[in-house]
Amino acid sequence: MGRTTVKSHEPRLRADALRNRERIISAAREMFVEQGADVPMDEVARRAGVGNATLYRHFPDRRELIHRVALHVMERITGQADSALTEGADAFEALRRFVHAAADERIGALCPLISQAGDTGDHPETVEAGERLERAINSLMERARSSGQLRPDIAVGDLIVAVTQLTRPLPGDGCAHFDGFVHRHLQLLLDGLRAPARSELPGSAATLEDLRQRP
Amino acid sequence: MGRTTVKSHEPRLRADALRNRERIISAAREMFVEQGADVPMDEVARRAGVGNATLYRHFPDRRELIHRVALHVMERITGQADSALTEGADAFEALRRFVHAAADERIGALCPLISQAGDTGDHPETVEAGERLERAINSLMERARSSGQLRPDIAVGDLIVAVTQLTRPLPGDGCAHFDGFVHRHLQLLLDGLRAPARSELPGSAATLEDLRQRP
Amino acid sequence: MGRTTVKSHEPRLRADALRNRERIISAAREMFVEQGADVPMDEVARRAGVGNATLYRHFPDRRELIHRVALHVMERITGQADSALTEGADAFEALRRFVHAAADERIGALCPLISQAGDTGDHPETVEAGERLERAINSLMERARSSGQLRPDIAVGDLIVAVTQLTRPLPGDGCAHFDGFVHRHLQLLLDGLRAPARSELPGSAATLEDLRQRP
Amino acid sequence: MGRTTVKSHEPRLRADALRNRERIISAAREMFVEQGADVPMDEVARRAGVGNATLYRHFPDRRELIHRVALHVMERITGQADSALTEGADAFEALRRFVHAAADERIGALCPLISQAGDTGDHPETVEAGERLERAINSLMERARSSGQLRPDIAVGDLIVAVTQLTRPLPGDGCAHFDGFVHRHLQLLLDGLRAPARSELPGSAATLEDLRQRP
DNA sequence: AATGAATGAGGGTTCATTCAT
DNA sequence: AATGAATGAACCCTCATTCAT
Repeated sequence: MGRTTVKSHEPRLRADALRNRERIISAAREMFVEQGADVPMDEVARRAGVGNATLYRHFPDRRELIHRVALHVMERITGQADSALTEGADAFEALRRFVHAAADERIGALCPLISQAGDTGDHPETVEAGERLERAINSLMERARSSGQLRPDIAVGDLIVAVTQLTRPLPGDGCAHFDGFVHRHLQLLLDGLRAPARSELPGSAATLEDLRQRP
Repeated sequence: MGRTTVKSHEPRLRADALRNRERIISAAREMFVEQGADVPMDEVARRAGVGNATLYRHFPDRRELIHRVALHVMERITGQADSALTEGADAFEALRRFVHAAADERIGALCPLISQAGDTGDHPETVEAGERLERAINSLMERARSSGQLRPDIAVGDLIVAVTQLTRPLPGDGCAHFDGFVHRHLQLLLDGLRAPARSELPGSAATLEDLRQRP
Repeated sequence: MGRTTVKSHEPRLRADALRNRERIISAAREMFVEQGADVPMDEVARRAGVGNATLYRHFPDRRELIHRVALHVMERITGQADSALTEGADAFEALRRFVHAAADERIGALCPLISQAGDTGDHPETVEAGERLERAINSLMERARSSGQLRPDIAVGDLIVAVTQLTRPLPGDGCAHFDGFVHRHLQLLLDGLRAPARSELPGSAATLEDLRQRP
Repeated sequence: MGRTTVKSHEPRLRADALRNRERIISAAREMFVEQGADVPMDEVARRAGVGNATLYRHFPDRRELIHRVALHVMERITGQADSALTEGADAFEALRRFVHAAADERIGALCPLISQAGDTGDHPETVEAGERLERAINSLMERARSSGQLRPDIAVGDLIVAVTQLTRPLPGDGCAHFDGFVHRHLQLLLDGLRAPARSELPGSAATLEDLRQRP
């Protein structure tokens, strides 16, 4: 119990193949964040230090690459949420830590995933990873909410989207030093999340599921 | 007397040409916000209902188009700031109104400008328009700050970037109903902006000028 | 006898229209020589100081413009040949003068005409002008030949093509100072034309008619 | 020992890639001569029997293609000059052979290079190849000059330009049978080059270097 | 008659993806 | 399994030509 079983029908990769795969995901994550999800595939390959065809062997097309990168990032962020939860700090402090950690984990890289829901967002693996992430964040939020530190009128979807938006890189390669601002803005957001709510919010709280819905 | 004076170096456009020009700017503004500054020019033309070459007649290249759209948006947002200021409401309420109005004016369309500063951001016209915008927002913020409603540790650049980020649509055409959330997030941000500050911000307050700096 | 009658079915042009027409031809002749026959039509119009549509009113398409420029040049060169003939100098000296004069009259502008024979070269007006030119040059050559100064194994076509080639501007805008060499090369050619022939020529003498033949 | 040494910074091309490269150069050489340096790149690719992107893989842009074709032609013509020199025939006869051979090697393809000197003519490789060519031709000319067969008032630049001009095909696809005349005109030129000079030349003798000079 | 504006087609170049080694 | 090479489709931009004023 506890560890999720992994479908084992995928032939075990040779050690070097596995290393290549990881390098590619890593390079892609950085480049998606820095330059957007439309970086030339050849550039990703070059940065990963492999031939372009190797990239395609691992990820048959760009959609698949985006998909895998998103899963990777979701898993890491879920991990961060779990850590924050178990480190037993003050409830809001845990939430705060998580938010900044999510930024550092490049939560912005989820963007293409979310936005191209129809393409990859429906994939069962994604749904599952999303649910795990949602549960983890929910626990964090719930604890903060019940301790009276988090305003009650927001839900997981709000947090994820707002944080994602605030941490998205600007298109183009400008504002490299812009990263410095991100944590300021996150902090402003966090201050806005504290109870008691200082205003009434328009609209209604959103779950991840809501985000995936087609209109 | 009676005739409107026109800067004489710009020969008056024919009525239809002017209409085309405006349509193009309008289409581009929407599309920059929706899809980023790298939308195919031909698509912009199609959406504006003109031939591609007409677009190029009005804006010799993409840089110029971005430039003009940004100027247009800056002017409109400056106008909104001025209105909010003169409508004499409560100081923070004025700021609040402005922020939501800026979202509706597609402040996100400034994004390509900011991010490609080196290309168009240095243009004197842009700098000037930026300064006007900055002054207008500054007045709004200053009033709110001195009335003790706005936390003192943020500057114009913070506001502009945070609002821009929060209002950017996700890439792709997903989440059409996502717009509904934007005003929620803005409101959260505004709550975070209120005095007294609920936490200390990392980094330091940014002016527009800071954003334009190359690292 | 003497003056060729001109077909008068073309409505007399208004004075300003005539001036425009002449300006256009003049501009086109220069630009064909300088930049080749594929200069942008709009540039020709600009250089002529008229709107582009005016150019098209006078010359419905590029072919027509080339055609008219060629006729104009042919006439002027025919004039030069006639002058050289009647100025009564030494026979070879007359030929020499003519060759250099033809260069100055931009005989190179005939190039597009010759090379696109199928398009405009068959036009009766062109044929006629070509024949007049040929007759004029022939007289010059004949005189030089019978005075024993010109080698007998060349014909009008040889001269025209060789001179045209030697005076053609290099494509692109390079070698502006290249014009300086042209008269050197023409002179070398002329020295090669003198009797007695210093070698036997391959191939056979060509008339203008031969040039117009399709293979 | 035994293995051919290769400049190691140019990774050896695969056999098929090398064949493609050569086909492209060959096609481009023909087409530059026939249609000028502004032939559509796609046409060059088609004639070479490769996809357009393959062309761009080998030659990143048109400038590079022109550059490489010019180098190729210069080398071949230099070879012809060397052969003519070593074949030990009569000095002027050697020059004569060389001139006709240069025509057959498409010396006209150098034209775009010369004319766009600023773009590619300054490249050290080009300069070097040009100097080798110049030296080779110079040897030929010097031998003919000192044997009293070549007039002394011309230099390498004169010869190259004059021959290039005379061998350029007319633009367009007209006058296919025109090639037949080229060797006539070259022969006329050669007769003009013989000593004793039959007239005084205007201007002054030009080296290749002069041709590269910007005004 | 003259003009500024509009347009579709075409050429240069890049890139995702497939193929051959 | 990994790679360099090849390819067609797409995009930016220009230009000849037509249209509306």
